[in-house]
Amino acid sequence: MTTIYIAEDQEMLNSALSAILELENDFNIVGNATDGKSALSQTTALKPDVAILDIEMPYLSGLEVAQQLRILKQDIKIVILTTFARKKYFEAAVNAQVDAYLLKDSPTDKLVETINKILDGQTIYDSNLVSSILTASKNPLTPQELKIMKEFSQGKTTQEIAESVFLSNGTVRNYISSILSKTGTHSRIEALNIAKKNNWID
Amino acid sequence: MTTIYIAEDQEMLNSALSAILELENDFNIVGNATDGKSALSQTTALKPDVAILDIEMPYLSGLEVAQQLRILKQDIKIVILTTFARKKYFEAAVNAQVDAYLLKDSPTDKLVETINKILDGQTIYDSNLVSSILTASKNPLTPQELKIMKEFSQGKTTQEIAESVFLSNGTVRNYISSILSKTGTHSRIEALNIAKKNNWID
DNA sequence: TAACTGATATGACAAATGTCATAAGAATAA
DNA sequence: TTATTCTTATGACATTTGTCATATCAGTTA
Repeated sequence: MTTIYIAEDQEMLNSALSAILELENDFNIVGNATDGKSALSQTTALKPDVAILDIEMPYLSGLEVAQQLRILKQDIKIVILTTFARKKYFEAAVNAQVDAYLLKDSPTDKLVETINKILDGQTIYDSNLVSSILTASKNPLTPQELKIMKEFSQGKTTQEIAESVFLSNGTVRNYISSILSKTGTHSRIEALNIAKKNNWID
Repeated sequence: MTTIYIAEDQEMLNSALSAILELENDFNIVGNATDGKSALSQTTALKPDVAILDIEMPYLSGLEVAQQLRILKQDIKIVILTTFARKKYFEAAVNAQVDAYLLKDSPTDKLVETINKILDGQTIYDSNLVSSILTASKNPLTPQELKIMKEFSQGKTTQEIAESVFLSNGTVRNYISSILSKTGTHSRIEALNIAKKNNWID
């Protein structure tokens, strides 16, 4: 019998998954949460064989929960289950040595199958995810430019950005000018729209 | 026996709901789709008793599907199932005379319960939704201001907006100035951030 | 009716934004 | 070693943006 813990903040999916996995003869749902903090404390207490973790949850993200569980060296298989095919998320998941990374854009059969495979020692990364990351138009912005973009995405003015990143006003304007040119735009808002569409920023 | 059709673009939830509702003795899932267009053509063909419609789907939104079904005067109970507690969506749903509006932030039990109630002739609006709409800080922008805001959210410049809405450049600037003052901000980006947080725009 | 709000407009002004040329040091790649 | 890229910076310039005062006209509300 395999014990499973589910952390998913969307109630509908959370309860639906619990019900479905319970139907499998060899699975037993031992608990579930809708936020990361409860998920972490309960998985450490209940020690299930498998934890299914959503990424975007209140208090602690599923990725942070996974990291903690690895730091605690708990013997647990981790499945990250998310809507987002974001490179950043995927990289963090790989670093946390999760056993599977699955998109919610897969049917439940796939989840069951995945759980069985990771119990077998395999590591499963959603193939749609991997290909979508590879085909994603890659970010042409330098780290510094990205940093500046995140600043102005909050609505900060050039001067505020300059102060917050310890650069001169002119340098910040140069970076922005470069961002605009790389995105083929002529204003911060347009640049932000492009960056969001391409998942360069949230 | 009640026949049910499910339209939900997130595969995981779609298949999970199908499986769960199938478990109920008196429910029979007769079809499901992950986009609005198939949902509309199949519900008109299969004539299920109940259609569960997600809002945000490719090609046609669940709300549009609901509208069409009402125009066609098909005898069908409609449940809108969505993540979003947006006033606009809710109003559109009420106008389309849907039988229930449920948030994905409710457990599956609630869905089953809701389906049974609407089959009984009741109309069910998620109580969390209704209260969240009532408490939502209401939009202080006039229709015209909102229109202008949508324009600049696309990154348009004052001049472009002026041309697209047939106003003078100065008038557009006045509107924007008024928007900034109402949102307590000093730049378009800040104003957009506030508006998004409060769901005044998408 | 009087007061208010909304839509529209102009003109003037200060501040912010975006563009360019130019430069220099550091790091990295060829 | 040379070429390229990244980070940082300045100065100058044109344009855009945001603010204010002011005004007219049409509705709506008190």
